[in-house]
Amino acid sequence: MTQHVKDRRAVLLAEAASLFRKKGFPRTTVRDIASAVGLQSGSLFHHFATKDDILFAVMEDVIAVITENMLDALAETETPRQKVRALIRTELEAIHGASRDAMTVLVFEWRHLSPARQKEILVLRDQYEALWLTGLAQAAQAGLTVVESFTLRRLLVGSISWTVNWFDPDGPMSLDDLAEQILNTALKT
Amino acid sequence: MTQHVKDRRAVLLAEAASLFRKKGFPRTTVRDIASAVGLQSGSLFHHFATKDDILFAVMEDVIAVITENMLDALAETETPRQKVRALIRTELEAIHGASRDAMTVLVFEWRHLSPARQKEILVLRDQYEALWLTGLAQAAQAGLTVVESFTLRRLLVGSISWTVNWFDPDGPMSLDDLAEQILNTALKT
Amino acid sequence: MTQHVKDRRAVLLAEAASLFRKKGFPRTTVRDIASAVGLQSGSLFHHFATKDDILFAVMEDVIAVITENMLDALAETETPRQKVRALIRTELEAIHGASRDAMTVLVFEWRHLSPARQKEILVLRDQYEALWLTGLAQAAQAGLTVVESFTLRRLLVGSISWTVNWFDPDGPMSLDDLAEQILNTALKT
Amino acid sequence: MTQHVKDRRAVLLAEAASLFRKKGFPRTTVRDIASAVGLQSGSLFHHFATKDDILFAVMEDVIAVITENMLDALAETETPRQKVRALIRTELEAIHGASRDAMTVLVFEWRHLSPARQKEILVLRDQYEALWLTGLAQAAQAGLTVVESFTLRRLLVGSISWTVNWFDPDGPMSLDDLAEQILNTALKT
DNA sequence: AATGAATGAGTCTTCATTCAT
DNA sequence: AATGAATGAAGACTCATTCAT
Repeated sequence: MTQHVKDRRAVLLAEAASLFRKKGFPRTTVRDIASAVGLQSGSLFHHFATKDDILFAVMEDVIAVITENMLDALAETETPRQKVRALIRTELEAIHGASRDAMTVLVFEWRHLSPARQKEILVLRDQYEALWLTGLAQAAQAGLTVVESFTLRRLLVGSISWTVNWFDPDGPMSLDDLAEQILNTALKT
Repeated sequence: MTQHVKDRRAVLLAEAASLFRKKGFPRTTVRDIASAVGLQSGSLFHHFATKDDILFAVMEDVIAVITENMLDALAETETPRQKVRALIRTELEAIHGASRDAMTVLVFEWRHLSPARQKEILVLRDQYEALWLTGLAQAAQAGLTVVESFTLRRLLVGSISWTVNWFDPDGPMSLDDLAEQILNTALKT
Repeated sequence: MTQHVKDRRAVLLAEAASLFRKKGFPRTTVRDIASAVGLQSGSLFHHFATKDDILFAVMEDVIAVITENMLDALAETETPRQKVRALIRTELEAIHGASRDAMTVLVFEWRHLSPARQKEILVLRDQYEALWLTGLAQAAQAGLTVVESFTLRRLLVGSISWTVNWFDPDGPMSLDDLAEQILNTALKT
Repeated sequence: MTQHVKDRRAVLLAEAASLFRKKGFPRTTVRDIASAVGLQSGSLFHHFATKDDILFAVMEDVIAVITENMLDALAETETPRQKVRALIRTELEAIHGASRDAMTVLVFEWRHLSPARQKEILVLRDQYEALWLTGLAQAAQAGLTVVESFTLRRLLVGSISWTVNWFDPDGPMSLDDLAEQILNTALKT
C-alpha cells in the first residue's frame, strides 16, 4: 500500500515535471496533469493542495536526488581535477538522464514558485551549491582554475543548464565528451 | 508627430519587455502593460493586434539592435582574440545595458512566442549567430580555442545569458572584468 | 443520474434556443444562457465547449425531432393530398409547438453557425428535405400541384417559416385552419 | 456639393446594406463599413451619429423607394389579376435588383433596429402594406384569391422574402417566371 | 480516494463611440 | 469633414479550486 502511494506520487510528479518543462508552469493546467495520470481534475487535490505544491514537490525531490548523487560521485574521487569532473559530469547526468524534466524545471521555472516556497528550496540548494564551491575551491588552491571559484560556478550553472536546449545525449557527442569539453573551459589544460 | 508615434511604440515595448522579464510572458497581463504606459487595456490593441505581437516586436527590435551593435564592435577589431572579446563584451553589454529586458526576454521567453513568429525571429537570429560562429572559427584556426566552435558558442550562450540572474553591473566586478573572465574560459590563456 | 444529466442538457438547450430566438445568436451572451439555467457563466463550459457548440446542438436536436415526427405523420397518410397536408401540418406544429424556439433558430440563425458545423447540419437537413421533395413529387405526378416541386418547396419554406412572425396559435385561426390555407396555395383546389 | 454629399451618403448606405446583409447587423462593425467606403472608423460619425442610425437610414430609404416603385407599377395596371401580378413582380424586383441588400436587411435585420426606430419605420411600412392589402382585396372581391387577403399577404411576405436565399436571377428561371409561379400559388388559375 | 459539476475571478480581445488635432 | 488614438464596457473563454456524492 505504501508502495502504491509512493508510486502514484512519483508518477504524478514525473508527469507534472514533464509538462512543466514542455509547456512551462503557467501554461500547464491542473487538468493537463490530472489527465496525464488518468485522473479527473478534482481528484488531484486529494494528493496536492495547490498547483504550487506540485511545483514545490518536483523541485524538492530532485534537489534531494541530485545532492545524494553528487555526494556519491564525489566520494569516489581523489584529485581536485577528478572532483571538478565529477561535479560537471554528475550535474550533466541529472540534466540529461532520468531526472531531466525535474532538473530543467528547477532551473527554468524557479520564478513561478511562490516566494515562501522559494525560501525553503534555497536552503536545500545552498547545501548542494556548497558541494560545488568546495570542489572548485580545492581546484583553485591547486592552481587549476581559470577564473575565481564563485564566478566560475555561476558561469558553469549557465552553460550546463543551457545544454538542455541543444545537447542530444543520443547524438554523436557523448555525455562524457561534453563533460570533458566543459571541463576544458573551467580548468587549465 | 512621427516622433511621437515612434516614442510611444518604443516606450510601450520597453515597458512590455520589463514586465515580461520580471513576471514572464504568461503571467504578464495586457492590463499590466497598458497601465504601465498609462492606457486602458483596450487601447493597447490600437498599437498591437495581439499580445503575441508585442512579444514578437520586443524580440525583433532587440535582435536588430544587437546585430547592429555587434557589427560595429567587430569592425573595430583585428586579431581573433580581439574579435572573441568583442563578441563576449558586446553581448554582455546588451544583456546588462539598455536592452537588458528585451535581451532577457529574447532568451527566456522564447517558448511563449507562437511557432509562426518563432520562425521569423529565427531567420534574424541565424544572422546574428553567424557573426559568432565566424569569429569563433577564426579563433579556432589560430589555435586559440579550448573547445570546438559550435559547442563553444552553445556553452557561451548559456553562461552569458545566465549572468542576468547574478551579475550586478554596479557591483564590485565591472563588466569588462566579467568579459575578461568569460574570455578566459573560452580561449587558451 | 443519467436522467439528471439529460434533463440538464435539455433544459440548457431549451433556454438557449429561446434566447437565440428572442435576441438572435450574436446578441445572446453566454451569461444570458447560464443565468437562465441558474449557472455562473464559466460553468456553462462544463457542458459545451463553445457558444457555437450550443447553437449546433440546438439545431441538431431539433432536426432529428422534426424528421422523426414527419416520418410518423407521413406513415399515417395514403393519398398525395394527405401527404402534402401532413408535410405542411407537421412543419407548422414544429414551428408553433414545443420545438418552436429551436425550429426558428434553425431557420433564422443559420448564418451564425460556423461553416464547418453548417456542413454537418446540412447532411441532416437534406434527409429531411428529401421527405418533402418526395411528397411533392407524388402530388405533382397526380397533377395536383400548382408549381414545379422544387420551386414549390422553396416557396413553402418561406411562407411556413415566416408564420412564426405573425401567427398566434391561441388566436382565432387554428393551426389546422392555417395548414388548410397553405395547402390551398400549394395545390389545386 | 450637394450632389457629392448625397452621393457619399448613398454609397455609404449601399455598402452598409451590403455588409448587414452578408454578415448580419451585429456582426458588422462600424470599422467594416468605414473601410468599405474608404474612411477611418471615427469619420463615420460625422455622417451618422450611431450605428443604429445607419440601419435606420438603410431601411427608411429602401421603404421609400419600394413604395414609390410600387405606386408606379400599380398605376399601369387595370384588372385585379394585373394588380396582384404587379405587387409580386415589383417586390421581387426590389429583392433581386438594385435594392436587394437593403430589402433583405429590412426584412431579416428588423429585430436589431431599436424599438423607437422600429415604430418610425412601421408607419412607412403600413403605408406600403396598404397597397398590398388593397390589391389583394380587389382580387378577393373578384373571386380570384385562394385564401383570405390578410393571411395571403403574410404567406406571400414569407415566400417572396425567402427567395433571396435561393433564387438566382442569372439562373435558368427568369424573374418573370418566378413571379408567375408565385402568382399561381396566390390566385386561382 | 475519486468524481465531475460548479464556482468566480481573471484573461485576451472586440467595438461603438468620443475627441483633440 | 477627416483622422486615429483613446476609452471602457462587454464578450467568449480559462482555470485553480471546492464540494456533495
